[in-house]
Amino acid sequence: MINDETVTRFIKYNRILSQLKSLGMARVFSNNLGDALGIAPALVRKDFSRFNLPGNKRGGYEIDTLSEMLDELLCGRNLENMIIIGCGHIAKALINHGDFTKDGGKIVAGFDIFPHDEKFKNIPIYKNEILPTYVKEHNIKIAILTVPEDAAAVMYEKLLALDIKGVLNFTPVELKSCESCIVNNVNIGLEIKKLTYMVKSTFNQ
Amino acid sequence: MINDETVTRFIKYNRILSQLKSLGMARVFSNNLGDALGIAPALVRKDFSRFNLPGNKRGGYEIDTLSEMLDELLCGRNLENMIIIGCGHIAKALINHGDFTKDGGKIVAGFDIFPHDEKFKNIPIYKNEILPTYVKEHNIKIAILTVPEDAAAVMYEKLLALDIKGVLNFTPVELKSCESCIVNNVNIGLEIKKLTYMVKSTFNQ
DNA sequence: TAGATTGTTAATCGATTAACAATC
DNA sequence: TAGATTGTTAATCGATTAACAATC
Repeated sequence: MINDETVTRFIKYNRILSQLKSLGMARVFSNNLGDALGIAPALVRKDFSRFNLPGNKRGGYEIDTLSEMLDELLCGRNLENMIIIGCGHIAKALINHGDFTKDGGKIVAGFDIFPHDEKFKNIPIYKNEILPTYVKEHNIKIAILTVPEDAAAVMYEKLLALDIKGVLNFTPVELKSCESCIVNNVNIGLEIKKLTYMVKSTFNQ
Repeated sequence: MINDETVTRFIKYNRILSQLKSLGMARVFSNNLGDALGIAPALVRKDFSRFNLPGNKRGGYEIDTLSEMLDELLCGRNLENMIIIGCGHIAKALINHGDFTKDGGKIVAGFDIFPHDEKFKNIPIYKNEILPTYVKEHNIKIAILTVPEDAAAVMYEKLLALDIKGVLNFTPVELKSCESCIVNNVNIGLEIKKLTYMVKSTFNQ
């Protein structure tokens, strides 16, 4: 099994490789990648050897093949269709800013208790009542949750009932993964508090 | 020194305590908090004993005093003034949704290369030219960075020059903390990719 | 060949957990 | 007193790093 930290590193390796490729580079060494990620070169080699990503004892790693193998390891580059629930500002930011979903998924529809518009940037926004039929008809497996705090738990239950397999949760409510569904909590309030603490404790007196 | 994971736990302890308090509870046991955070009760006790947060051998921890001591440990509840740079949808989400900054800070101004409005929800939006004077006059120490990807690095340099001490970075560019400034990277694209990987690798065949 | 880098084993490190005496 | 929970020490666990033989 592969843990969260390790997945994060592999995604970062792959992004660095894309950048190096676009600069015209062909090979890379473990210490280059270590520098880029701020980790020891030994960890890079350990990561790669764990999944038999091959290097050359003198010439390092070939970027093209490494990148292809990483893609495969990370379950390919084809974008998963996603829906977003609660069409406020965060939802609009995610829809508007294609970079966020670039290599992870594609937002194909939004849902809201009271949609202000029929579309936003060519993405249709439906009423919540449509959710069950839409999810079934389009075989949606992943939802982004950007509803207000008090709607979070109830909506999560609904998503579980619809057999949703993954939730990216932006509400401050900490949702727990279960047997049938993986939750990734992005708690922005927590990140702000964490930063203010770190700054105060580091720089105040 | 206290690491990121530990800070996160302490913030979560404190939030749980607030909720318990609002339910009228007076005392709590290490196993209650462990359950709430999904960790072993021993870790809760270890965390608390590390900072001499006192419990009672039979009656657990007194919520009021524990909460006060945690507040102090986390550098108080008074909100740090923050600015937000790049006033697109994410910025509006953060400004609009006071919950995000609730116990961490208060957004007092926004900046943009070309502000669409003078204000958003009572927060003034200034042109980027005003940034240096504003930061100095209002003694701003923390900035939230929500500019487009290609502006990220340059803006970070400017912030360092203005002696900003903390940056919450929402751009996909991974900024590195330095001697004079702590960066907290919130990479939403990475979180999406991570979730799709976890879902695919867990549930596909 | 000489030099540099991988792949891997062993050592280190730190965080979490188990266990239990102390004690309320 | 009997029972339950803390506070702390020792054990465990896993992740990272150091080191180095293999080899390109």
